[in-house]
Amino acid sequence: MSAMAASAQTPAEPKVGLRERKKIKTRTAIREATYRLIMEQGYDATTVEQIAESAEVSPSTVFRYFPTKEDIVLTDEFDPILERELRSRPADESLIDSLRHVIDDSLHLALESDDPEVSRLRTRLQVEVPAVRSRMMESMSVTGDLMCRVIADRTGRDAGDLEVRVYAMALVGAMMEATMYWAQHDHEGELRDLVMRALDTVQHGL
Amino acid sequence: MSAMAASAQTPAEPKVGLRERKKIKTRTAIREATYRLIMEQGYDATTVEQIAESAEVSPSTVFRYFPTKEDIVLTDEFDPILERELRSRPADESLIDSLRHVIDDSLHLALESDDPEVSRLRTRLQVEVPAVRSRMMESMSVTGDLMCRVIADRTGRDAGDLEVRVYAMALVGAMMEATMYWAQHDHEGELRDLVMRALDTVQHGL
DNA sequence: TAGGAAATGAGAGTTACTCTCATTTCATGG
DNA sequence: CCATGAAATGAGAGTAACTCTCATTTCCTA
Repeated sequence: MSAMAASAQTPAEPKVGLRERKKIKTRTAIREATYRLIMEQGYDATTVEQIAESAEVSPSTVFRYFPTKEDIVLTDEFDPILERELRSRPADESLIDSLRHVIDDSLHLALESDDPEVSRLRTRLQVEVPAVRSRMMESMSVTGDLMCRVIADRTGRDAGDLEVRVYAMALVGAMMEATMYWAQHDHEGELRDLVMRALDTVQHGL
Repeated sequence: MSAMAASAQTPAEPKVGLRERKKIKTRTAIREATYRLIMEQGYDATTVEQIAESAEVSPSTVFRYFPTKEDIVLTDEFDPILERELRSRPADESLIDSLRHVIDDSLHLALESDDPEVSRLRTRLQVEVPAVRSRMMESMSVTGDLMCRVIADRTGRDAGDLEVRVYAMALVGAMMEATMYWAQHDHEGELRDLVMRALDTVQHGL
């Protein structure tokens, strides 16, 4: 989930032809160009045209790889990891405990898979740039859906139940708030600890 | 909070000169034109130019009144009501109980202040149109800030505390989920009841 | 190595939004 | 009641993020 400053690395190997390798290269080239330009000039001042030029592709191609400019910064692939890890936990464990374990085990995957500076840039943009923030919140609802499915499978409830959705939203929202808090406080301390505190709050209230 | 399909009526009386009255008129003219066109053609097919023409103003004026197209649909003034009502509750009441009372007392204000069809259209757009949804989520964080301030005043904690923010986000998110659930289920039943169930979930978990 | 599919590039078009400047419309003090 | 200033509007040009289409290149595979 992008809400967690997750990795921006590219998916995995469907078929390792030249074609696929090139696509991955292009993808990361675009992303790296974007990060570089944004660090130099800021988000708004960086146009897709510049990104394209710097990544040595055409603007058309940029939009083929990423539906929107915000997505270049935000797209992450932590959701599948999250889902896999959650499902690998014992089914009788409470979801929130599972989450704690997964965060404990896998958060570093998300954070370390690319330059730490990039993680920090991304979380900062999530806080500072409205367009990025709203896109992130969009993606929050995707992660929320994921969470709903996990809950549904575990409890036998319907994934569309209001209660299920509210609970999922609370969990995902908590993780997102922890991430934003981290960014707002100059990334001091461990994100993991903040997430734990956030989850505690969901569980026990204030 | 727009998350609750709140009223789209215009603020209040700063100075009732001709000028102010005209401004209010223009504002609602734009909004009504927008609703009309969207009902006829859908959101995406409706351009700001059409809205301007239909409201008999220039496109420039539309943007003077609303920063973005989504805002024409979303802007609401329930936040101040919410804050006022929350603060009028006894300070030793738990926030969630206060919220229950306020919803009970004031939700109808938000829903009935305009054509019920408009309320329904608005909530539907929040679910269906990505741009509107993300704008709504943006406004969710504004309402969240409001909630943080209320919590801070009541408990003496800092409004920026992670725990406070997480809790506020859970409450606001719960109300929003209730609203979306309502829209997704063709506005059957009472929104109020859904909100109550959502708040219960925040309080007691699943 | 030829044929087909996938990826790319080029370019035109749409639309939301911004800025500037001239014009109109209202408020108000003399 | 009108003149002066301020606020609101309109007109128009400009930007940039997308979208679509079509021709071309690049790779895969039989």
